[in-house]
Amino acid sequence: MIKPDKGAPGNVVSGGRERSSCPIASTLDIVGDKWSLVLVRDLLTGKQRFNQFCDSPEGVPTNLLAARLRKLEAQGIVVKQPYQTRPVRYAYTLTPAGRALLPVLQEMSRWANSYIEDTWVPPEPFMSMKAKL
Amino acid sequence: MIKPDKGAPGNVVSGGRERSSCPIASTLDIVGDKWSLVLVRDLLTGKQRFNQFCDSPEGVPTNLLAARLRKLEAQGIVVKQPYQTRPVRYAYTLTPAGRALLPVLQEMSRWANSYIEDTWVPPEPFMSMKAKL
DNA sequence: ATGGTAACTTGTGATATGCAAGTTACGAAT
DNA sequence: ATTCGTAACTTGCATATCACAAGTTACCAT
Repeated sequence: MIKPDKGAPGNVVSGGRERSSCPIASTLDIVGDKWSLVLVRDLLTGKQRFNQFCDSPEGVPTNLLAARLRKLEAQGIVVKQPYQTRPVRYAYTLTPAGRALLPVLQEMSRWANSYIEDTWVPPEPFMSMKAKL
Repeated sequence: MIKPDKGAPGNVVSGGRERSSCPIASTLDIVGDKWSLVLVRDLLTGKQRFNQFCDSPEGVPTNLLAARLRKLEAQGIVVKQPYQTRPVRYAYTLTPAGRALLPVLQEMSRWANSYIEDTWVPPEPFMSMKAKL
């Protein structure tokens, strides 16, 4: 028995509970929770390890952090690989699909800086950065 | 007693439960739930009335729809005004801050069309549209 | 009186989130 | 050999949010 091909390599997978095929609703079905895009932000700015994500000012609870990393990995947005053995420790990095979320985060930043008071202006490198796919 | 001015006109207000001043986290604190951006999408594409939002393919529950519209109004993203009396019926429209979310939705659409299979390509007018502020 | 429509509200169970504490596997220090 | 420290989690439990169905209100039309 051959499994049907679930999509081109590089594609992301939602788990079959999509609300519709609308690209906006579909994106939210994948990263539309309270923590996923905060983690993508951290990954885009160089963080790779569990404790580094914990240190971010938003203070994600560790159970949710573990759950989100697992989910993002299952969806093909993040990859987890060991950076040492004895004891095993893992580094998380973005896939091309994950890095491609950068423009979404840049537009959110622009919006927040225009309409929400006292939001930090991201460092210039972040705003001018282009995702390598 | 004079209420302190909570911000420049046109600014959005989050309710004081921000996780941080990061523009990304702050944006998510305001519209980072399962339904808000779907409603903004509908509003950007011309829908104005309660039942029109209900008709969208995602099928938002009516209690959540009412709650989200109330919250978006309180945050300054949506305005509610009666379009008739006897019986009173209301039309919802976006404020400038709400319309300014368009680029975020456009980038989400672009991302979904690239990385999620079988997502609808938005009508060209939506993708080339520029928000009037 | 009966039926229809728009815009909600209410009740209840399911799911997701938040907080604190505990666990595992190791290396290093005493 | 025991204790300490660290990274990366897991578990338990309380609270909050969500989903689904049904009911409500205020009208106009027949």
